[in-house]
Amino acid sequence: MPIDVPGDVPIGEAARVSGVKVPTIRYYEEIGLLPEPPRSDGNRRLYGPAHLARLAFIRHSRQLGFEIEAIRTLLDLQDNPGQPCSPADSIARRRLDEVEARIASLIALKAELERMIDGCAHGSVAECRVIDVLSDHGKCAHADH
Amino acid sequence: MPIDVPGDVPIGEAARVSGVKVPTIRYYEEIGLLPEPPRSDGNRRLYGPAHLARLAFIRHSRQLGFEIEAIRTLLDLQDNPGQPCSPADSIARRRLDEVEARIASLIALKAELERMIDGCAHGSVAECRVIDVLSDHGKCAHADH
DNA sequence: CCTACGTTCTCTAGCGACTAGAGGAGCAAG
DNA sequence: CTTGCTCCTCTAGTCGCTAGAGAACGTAGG
Repeated sequence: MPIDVPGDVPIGEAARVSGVKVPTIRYYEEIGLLPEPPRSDGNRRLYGPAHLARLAFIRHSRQLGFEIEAIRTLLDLQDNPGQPCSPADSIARRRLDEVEARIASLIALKAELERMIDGCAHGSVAECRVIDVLSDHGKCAHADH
Repeated sequence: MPIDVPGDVPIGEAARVSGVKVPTIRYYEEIGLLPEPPRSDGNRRLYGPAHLARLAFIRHSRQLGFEIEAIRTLLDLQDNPGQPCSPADSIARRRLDEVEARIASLIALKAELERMIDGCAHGSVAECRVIDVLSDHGKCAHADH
């Protein structure tokens, strides 16, 4: 008995299994991230396992915040597995740096927002700490912003 | 002796003191966030202290990550100081929630990226942990992504 | 066979928040 | 009076999608 390998599926099904929306799949094809799949007699796209795997790769990469161009490079690497993986490595490392920087700045932001909100007496706008702090950056505990 | 209150300054100077780029200032005017300033004889924009204060408010709000529409509301509130400040409060609170959610998801992301990078043996793509994890979400320590 | 409905097709335009560049005019210093 | 900077308006581009129009296909029921 043959295992239930997914045969060729139409775009809606590809969207369902990959979690990528239909127009987004078409968009990925348009920008050359996903190769053009074969078409049915009625001109519908039919995705096989290889396409679905690639789509999953793209989706996962996007979830990790990699940019399209970075993903393009990563996919190229995946297609040529003999090459050294240092480019992949450095792309991931760069992304990690970004994420760390972003976390740090968001934590500072969070502190600033909390200070604003906690200081607010919930009266009129005239005494509102939120508006007050926004108008005068000097009232910030100078987060890096 | 008069204090050195900034007189009317051209857009370049406004950009310098506010830290908002020239085209961005014009953009804020275009979308009605910053009122149209008076013009010089030669049709140049001239910003007075009120404009500069508003610009600083906008810039600070953007740095804290508020959306343009939220800033529009905040500016309206600032213009009508008699109103209750609860709308400002809730805008800030919503932003805080977003920031907290974002921090949490970025921390999970960071862990995932670190795992990928640490696991990479720096050999060829064929054994690259980075590419490997990207192709198979199952290899993630299932962060919420 | 006809109809109804869901899916897919292509195409264009829009989102947010800018950013870049063209082509021209004003303005201050040498 | 020329040089070089700033400023003007305008259009178009960025990123990663998202929305919608209008038409064709495909399938299930009657």
